[in-house]
Amino acid sequence: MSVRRGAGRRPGPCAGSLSAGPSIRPRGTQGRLYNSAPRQNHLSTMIDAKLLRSDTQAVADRLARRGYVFDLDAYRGFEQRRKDLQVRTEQLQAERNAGSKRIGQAKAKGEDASPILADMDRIKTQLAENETQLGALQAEFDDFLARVPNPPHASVPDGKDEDDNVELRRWGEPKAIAAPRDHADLGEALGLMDFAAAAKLTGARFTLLRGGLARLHRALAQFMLDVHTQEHGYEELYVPYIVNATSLRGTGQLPKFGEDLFALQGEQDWRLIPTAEVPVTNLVRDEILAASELPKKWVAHTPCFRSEAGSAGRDTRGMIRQHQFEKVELVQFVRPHESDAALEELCGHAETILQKLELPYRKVILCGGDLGFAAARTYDLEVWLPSQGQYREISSCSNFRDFQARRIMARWRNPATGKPELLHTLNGSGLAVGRTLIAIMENFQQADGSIAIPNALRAYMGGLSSIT
RNA sequence: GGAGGGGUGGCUGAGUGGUCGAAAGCACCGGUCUUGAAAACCGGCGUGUCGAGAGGCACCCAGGGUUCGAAUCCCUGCCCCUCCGCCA
Repeated sequence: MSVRRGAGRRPGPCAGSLSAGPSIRPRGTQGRLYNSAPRQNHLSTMIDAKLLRSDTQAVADRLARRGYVFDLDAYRGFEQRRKDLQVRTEQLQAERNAGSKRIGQAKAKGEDASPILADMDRIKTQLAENETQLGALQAEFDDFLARVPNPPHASVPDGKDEDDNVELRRWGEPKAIAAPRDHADLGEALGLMDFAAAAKLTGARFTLLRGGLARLHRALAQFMLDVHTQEHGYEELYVPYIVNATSLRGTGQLPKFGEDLFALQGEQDWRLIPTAEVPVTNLVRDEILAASELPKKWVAHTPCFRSEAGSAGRDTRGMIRQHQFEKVELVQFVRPHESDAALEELCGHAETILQKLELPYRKVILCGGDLGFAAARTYDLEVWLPSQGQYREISSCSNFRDFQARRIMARWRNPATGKPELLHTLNGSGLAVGRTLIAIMENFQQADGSIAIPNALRAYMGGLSSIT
């Protein structure tokens, strides 16, 4: 079995948007899950249980495309046992309810209710036993289902890992730079990027920026926000950077990827956000949006905190992989039939930033095997880094279809049916700010070690044309 | 941090042990009336799940408990509000 997930797969600045792990059921719901009231189980199952029941083999076939072996026998066994137990339990509940009603009526008339009470005793015992069994079975079943990833979209290419991703196109021509220096080298030489200082203050994987680079970093975030709000129609959000466990479970960071998160000490089970996806997506948790509000397009600029637990030794130089970085995140909630188009649009919004900044990049579609747990389809945008002579991930844009929405019960009222129906969710980085800074430094480096400022950014830099 | 008050359907808001999935009003949908609209009147109107259907089951912040039976009683947690204190 190879369940590959975003956060585990590539803990880059954008991978959080792909992450969503299998979930154990929420704490404290044991024994009450035989029914399906939304508040009681919506944080466990992500796969469409109905579709799975009606078209088991087809779902299994689709899952195989991402390298996930769906255990048909185990599934069918669970279904059979669950159904039997549930029917019996509900029959007993019906008996109990009817009996209780008769007792009430008898007492109201002043009759003797003791014959009925004796019978109730039997029912009560049997029912308790059935409920316990059903609760345990449901818990096991939910855990099984929660580990099933999102079936890939039909357009996703076959493949088992990163090497099988398909490049869709390239934009921009990498400049010929003789003996390109990397951003750490450039930044330190300018005296504006200080890893030693950050290490003194905190430790490894932090960066301190000064003067022009600190300003450029700020300018980038402002620029991205302005483009997305003014040209792409997103509403800007300011959100908490600390979230509770329920929110993290909603987007799938918990319980599977808990070690990638920084937890706060104290009485509350609070963590620092690994991506704005967590607060923004959870905003719609348990909500029913009006059709007139759709599509919902939100952009948020936040710091992101990641422990990078599984990445020891990877990208240790420079500020490619940090415990703290900033990101401008795009999130959309859309009507189901609009989500395919929305992914193209959202990815285009991220591309616009790269184009305006004149940064050469390529667009890649992830193959089935490289897809994050919750994603049905993902495009990665990779920016050219001259010092590495290769393209590196700077944005990851995914369509989750109804997978995340089911987990957080994000719905809309469909006027055609009058009923609440699941939304489709999408998100993507637009862009990772730290990596954009790096890309600008490396692509715009001058022979004398200074950094030219891309035209689009100069207004945000007080007219400055270069950092020296 | 101290004291008190609350969490019920899209909204307001009744309901303190039984026939309550839950009064009433508003909103919304359909109809009658009207040249049209409004008003008025009639009807409908939560979610999930199982079932071919009839209908069953579950859900009144969450979890646990008492009871033949819990929106209602008890315990725990979370959240909100008011006053005092502190504070950017």
